[in-house]
Amino acid sequence: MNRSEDIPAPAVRRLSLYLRQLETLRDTNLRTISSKQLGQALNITDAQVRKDLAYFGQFGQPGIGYEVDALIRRIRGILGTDRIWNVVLVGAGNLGRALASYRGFARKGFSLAAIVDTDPSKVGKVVSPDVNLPVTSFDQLAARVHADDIRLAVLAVPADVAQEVADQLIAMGIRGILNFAPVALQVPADVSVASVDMAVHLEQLSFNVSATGRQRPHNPPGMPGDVR
Amino acid sequence: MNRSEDIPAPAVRRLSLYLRQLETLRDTNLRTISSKQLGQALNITDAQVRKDLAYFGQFGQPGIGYEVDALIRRIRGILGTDRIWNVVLVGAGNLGRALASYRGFARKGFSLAAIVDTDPSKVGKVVSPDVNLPVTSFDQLAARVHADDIRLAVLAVPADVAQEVADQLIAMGIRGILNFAPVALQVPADVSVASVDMAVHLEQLSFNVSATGRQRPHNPPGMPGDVR
DNA sequence: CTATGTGAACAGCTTCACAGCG
DNA sequence: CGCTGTGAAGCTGTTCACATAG
Repeated sequence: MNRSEDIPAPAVRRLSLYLRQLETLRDTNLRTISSKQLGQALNITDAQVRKDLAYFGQFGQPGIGYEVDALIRRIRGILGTDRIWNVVLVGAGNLGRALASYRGFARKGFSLAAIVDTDPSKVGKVVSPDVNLPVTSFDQLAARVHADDIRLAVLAVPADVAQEVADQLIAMGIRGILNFAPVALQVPADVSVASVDMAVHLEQLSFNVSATGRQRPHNPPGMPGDVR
Repeated sequence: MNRSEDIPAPAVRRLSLYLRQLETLRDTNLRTISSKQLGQALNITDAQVRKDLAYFGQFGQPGIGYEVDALIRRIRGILGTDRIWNVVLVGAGNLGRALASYRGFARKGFSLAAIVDTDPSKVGKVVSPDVNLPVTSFDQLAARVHADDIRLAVLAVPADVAQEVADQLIAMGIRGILNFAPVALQVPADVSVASVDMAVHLEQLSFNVSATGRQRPHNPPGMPGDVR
């Protein structure tokens, strides 16, 4: 059928947004939604929404729109989150602990299967009150990765060790890394990386506000604005 | 000279990455760097690097490359981080507290000027050991925003109140929002939003790994891989 | 001879506009 | 009719390739 290679990356990103929106919408009365409605909630054109969904076959009803529940199931299937992904959290510092208590993990099809840290004083302890999962030592991780089929890692370690840790994770069999360290990871072609760097995001805002601004705070409108 | 409106958004994003890389590089011996070297560290072509920089004038030396220190200053100037931006952190929950202790704030030209939360039991307390800044009540924020010229906000509040809080921030004069809540914020055209949603990122990885995979963990190469 | 800056070619993504279906 | 699905057009961003500078 459809090989995922020829799906535009921006389209995949938007699928996640559609899904998030639909999940919110479902909790209301809505049974069906049009591309126009869905687009408006996300500042995306209706044509874009239809194109994105059409990459994966046709499941809208002309004259009606899309059935919300069915569309949710479909997008989950496309993204691969119709099954549970075991995830390892690497690094139990400030950020790591906050990420551990993120409630969206479970709700979205991800299961926090292990928390590891190299600091021996943390090993064995429960670092987040919300998660009754003790910190494991890094050495014991390889076994867990195989035993629990863990393919995704969230990397919340200091920048200066991020590449080294990533290399080890990949050697263990990790296939996707959500990187919170402010470095550009070098990984083989068969490993995916997504990066979150607060400084990078703040700099985008700084640039945009500088461009839009140059007038007293909160005055006339200026330009597109939304960064993503 | 150059109006920032006609600079591609992806180029601006890459400027942040160049800057990050250059700042790391400077701590080594490097005095000068070529577009090729800089690109290789970030998996970007040399032509792309030159195009991006050329949007803002010419400051490379043919045959030599770019002077690292000068380029750093130049990019900071472009991004607007050659001055200090006061930032308010809204929401002192798990994530908010972790973000508060983020050491990159100061290093990158941002200053955490206030931490606010609506929970009265948190007001007045120092929630992060690294930051001696007590939590302020939301009511007192408007005054602070004006007094300290705070234009940027980091939003770390629950999803169901994110839009409402964003509206209030904008009314106070906030011009850029780094949104950690899993919702699509609706903002006027003269306000910028950057969003970070861990679920969205994990879903991208899930999609990529599903596509690349379909073989036992850690085997042959497949496709591009890097998501950003 | 190395590396920049840049028009021109190319590729990829988005929008348009409309045929066709319920 | 309303709304989808989709070729075709349009636009934006990337890569090429080369003239030019040191």
